[in-house]
Amino acid sequence: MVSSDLQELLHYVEEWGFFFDRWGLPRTAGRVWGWLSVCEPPEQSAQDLVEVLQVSKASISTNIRLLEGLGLVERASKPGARQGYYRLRADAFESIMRQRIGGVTQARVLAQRGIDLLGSGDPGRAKRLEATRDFYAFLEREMEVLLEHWRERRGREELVD
Amino acid sequence: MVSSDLQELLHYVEEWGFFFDRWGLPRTAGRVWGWLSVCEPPEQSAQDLVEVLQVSKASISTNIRLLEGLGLVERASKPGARQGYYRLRADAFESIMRQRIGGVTQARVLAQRGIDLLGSGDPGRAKRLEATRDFYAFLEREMEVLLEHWRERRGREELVD
DNA sequence: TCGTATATTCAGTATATATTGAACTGTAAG
DNA sequence: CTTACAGTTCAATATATACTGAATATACGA
Repeated sequence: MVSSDLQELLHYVEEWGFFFDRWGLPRTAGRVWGWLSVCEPPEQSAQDLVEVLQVSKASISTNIRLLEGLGLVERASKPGARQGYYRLRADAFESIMRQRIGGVTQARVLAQRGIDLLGSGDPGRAKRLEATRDFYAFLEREMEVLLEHWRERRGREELVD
Repeated sequence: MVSSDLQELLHYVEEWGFFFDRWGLPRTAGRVWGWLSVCEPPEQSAQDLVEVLQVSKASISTNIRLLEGLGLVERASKPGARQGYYRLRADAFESIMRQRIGGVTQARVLAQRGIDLLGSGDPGRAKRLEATRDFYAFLEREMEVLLEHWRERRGREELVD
């Protein structure tokens, strides 16, 4: 290892915390993601996370569950081991894409609801919302295609690994 | 207008507030965006926004500036009029795409920094971060393509309008 | 140049939410 | 069955940030 003592790693992990923060997710969720990205071994117990990240086990529990719900992290119970272990999911990025597509869908639906609300009485007034809906509909379709391309690519790479 | 009294509109506007909220942006910024999406005329003064949205002019000022910064809203000073007017930008969606691409770039850079930090001493350990970087690099490239397609599409539509 | 309307800034407050310690639940070993 | 530990839940706290009212700055018209 060239220059990655624990101090540096934790500082780096903190940056993932900030990144999640700007995304509207708890900072600690980002710290967990960050740590699980660099730790050795890749599987860590809740206790490990409590100790290295210096946060309460309550917060670890909550944020692990959040990350599980987002499809970014999974439980990996080692046979014979008392506690559970956690690690990044191999298909985490598909989940991230799905999250994003979901957000886009919500925006499209919201725009459509506005169009319906304005009704047909005042033609032209809904033009702005139609533009919004069209944009998100476009984005939604294209991101689905992107996700499919990513899946294909991952499939090819797995054969190589 | 079929069924869009002010009450219903404001409730709808509020939903944009929630939407922005989940995006990590101030709720009031979402309310302004929402109102500017449905109001008549499309240009509104800060005073208009204060009255209809029932928030302080300080908050309107702050959030208008935020939306300007994001490239979603623009000033439209009417000739001869004292106050400025605000409206949605026609190219707001390009800005939204740029924002998103920017976020993706940050993630890619952050992953790369982690790879550099781990160094070459422990081959295989950086595999997770490499996967992260590769995903975001993929997404970054593809979203640039998407943005270009959107621009082309908008260009064609403008000729029709 | 002065006066007035409009817009911004800022310190203080309110609000929302992430985090914590402690209590509780479930589970597996002894 | 009992004990010990992992994990969750919950009420209380800490923290961050959005919002407000008041003061200040800016620009425009008389």
